[in-house]
Amino acid sequence: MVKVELPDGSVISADDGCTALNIAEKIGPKLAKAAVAAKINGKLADLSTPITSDVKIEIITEKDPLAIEIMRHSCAHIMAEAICSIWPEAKLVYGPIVADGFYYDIDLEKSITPEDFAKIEDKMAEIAKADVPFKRIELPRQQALERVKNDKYKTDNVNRAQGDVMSFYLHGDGFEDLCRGPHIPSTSKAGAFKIMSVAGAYWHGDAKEKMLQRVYGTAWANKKQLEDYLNRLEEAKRRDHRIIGKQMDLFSFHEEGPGFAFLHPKGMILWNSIIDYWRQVHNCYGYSEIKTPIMLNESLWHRSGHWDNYKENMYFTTVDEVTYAVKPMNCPGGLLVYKSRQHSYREFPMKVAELGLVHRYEASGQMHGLIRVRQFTQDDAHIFCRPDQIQDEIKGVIDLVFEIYKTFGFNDFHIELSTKPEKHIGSDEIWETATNSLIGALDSKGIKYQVNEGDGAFYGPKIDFHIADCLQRSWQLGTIQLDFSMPDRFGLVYTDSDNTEKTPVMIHRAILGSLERFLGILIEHFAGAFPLWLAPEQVRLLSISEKTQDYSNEVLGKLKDAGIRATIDSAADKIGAKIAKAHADHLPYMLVIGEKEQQEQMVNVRTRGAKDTKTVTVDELISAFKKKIGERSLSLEI
RNA sequence: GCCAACGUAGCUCAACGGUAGAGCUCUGGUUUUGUAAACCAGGGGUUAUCGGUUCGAAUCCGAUCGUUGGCUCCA
Repeated sequence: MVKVELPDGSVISADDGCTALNIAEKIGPKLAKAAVAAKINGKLADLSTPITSDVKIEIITEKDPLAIEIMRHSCAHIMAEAICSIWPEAKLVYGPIVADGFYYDIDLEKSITPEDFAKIEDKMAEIAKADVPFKRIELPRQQALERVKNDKYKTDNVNRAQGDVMSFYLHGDGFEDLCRGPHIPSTSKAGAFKIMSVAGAYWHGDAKEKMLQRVYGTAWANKKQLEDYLNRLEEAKRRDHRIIGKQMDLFSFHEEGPGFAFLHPKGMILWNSIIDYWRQVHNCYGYSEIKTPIMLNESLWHRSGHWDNYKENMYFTTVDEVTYAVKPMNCPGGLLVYKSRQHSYREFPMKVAELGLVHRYEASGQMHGLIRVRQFTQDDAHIFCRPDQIQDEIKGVIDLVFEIYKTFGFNDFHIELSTKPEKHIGSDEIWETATNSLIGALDSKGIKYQVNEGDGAFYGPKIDFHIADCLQRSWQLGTIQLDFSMPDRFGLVYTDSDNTEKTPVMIHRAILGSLERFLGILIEHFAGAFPLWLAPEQVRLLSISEKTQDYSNEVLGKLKDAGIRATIDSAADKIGAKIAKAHADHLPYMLVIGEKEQQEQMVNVRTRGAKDTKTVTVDELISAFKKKIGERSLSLEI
């Protein structure tokens, strides 16, 4: 007999060698039915795991968040079995879970296409219905290698796996797969699943290796949850900045310039509103602003190291036998400005900003709406300072990042620290000092961050600020990069208090990152329903009939004189149609104007998202609008 | 760049080897309207481009360009 301690602290005794499932059955038949896996001494395990000593046990049921992960993982196996039964020559590589689902990498000559999904799903349903148990067998490493010797992928997986014991899972018609587990007890517990997509993926994530087929699926505890998820995906697609950009006439792309955004008048209003705010807040933080050319002599880029590290991604042009590089970064130009005169330590920290237009040749498959483009504007700045000023300056930039993101209502971003990459300039000592400065600044502010080893820029480590788009893909916005190398390469100096010349430290930083990307993220963040200060069209006047056209125009004139972006819908539509159209265009405010309003010299205000309307005078409205715009309020309530 | 899919009117889509259509938008007209879409008519397409197969191609095949989803990359 063994003693089994349950989560509530109670202890039951059970037969030596009984399974976790037996324990669940002992506790109650309902629990046994809902059980998916078990936690034995805090470690996830199959329900079929035999209990041979005194343990603490916790039964994982369908309600536990861990259960869905196990179900998804098991779904990957069931999908693998389905694919192998349809195409027996398929070789399985690796099948983990991801957010909301799972995938399996498969080596198969035949291309799996979306037309095959139904066939795979049908087969999976068949396997699930058959209610076949997942059986675990454990083998020592050597025997495991022997078992998979004809399969180069599984052999590779064994070689990469840790530990001396390898486990295999068997289910269905002779199907087995090397896998750490745990799994659901039987295929019938797989939940509700759906094949979502198929894409190429390099083996080991290495572009030099073979391209495998990665089949993605999603799985949920039940049909309802699956449907909710699919609905959420549809909803998310409606937030897509590419779709909203078209609907709201903000920007466009053309074959004549792939990766080069064309901003339309309404897009420019957003752009300029962002920049106006940006300039104001940078001014408060003590930044000055410069502008440097977008094309500079190639030799400059040799000196900066960009040519060595990134020439494949740079644009070049030759005129009069002189080769110019279109700038991929603003820093070398900024360094020339620095060098144009002498500098004293008294000027430090010297914060020089530049809204710099840069071009980077991105491979065709990388482009994505405004978010990944070949031409973009960086809200760049370079801070020149003494080594002892580094931490304070980095902290200052972090403060600025938080302040700006807050203004736009971005709360859901995460922070990453990237360290020395293989391709780098500068000594190890310099890298260590620089990295520690960044860590020191983050820690002193109590900020949580993730470390990306080897992901830094070639000239220094960096802190990045990431945010997710409508499909939960994470993108970098802001970045803070410490650079001890570039000032040295360019021979930058300042005169210190002891009257000697020293090399300054340089901090590269961007807050919005790429203005194009920021605009894309901003559109998705608000789903096109912008706060008043950003809205390209702030208020639309809807006249009930032609009878009140003159009064409507008078109101329009007053709003425009007050600097409000107002338009008028004087079409021969009924008021309901005008309201519907204004809603579709995400108007913050609509003013309904009819004979009643004309008589009272008022306007009837409909606020986006509010049910009730309000009748106010135009002057009241204007002062309310001005207040909201001045405060950059995110709320429309007046 | 790699794997796969897609490209039809300004937008969203239909037609899937046999005369390119609808809704919205746009233009003209009727209606003069009271809070989420009145009615009638009209305009608008060398079906991304180029080549091939066929009596006949939006439809089948190939190439190119672009887009989408992943992979790789992202100074």
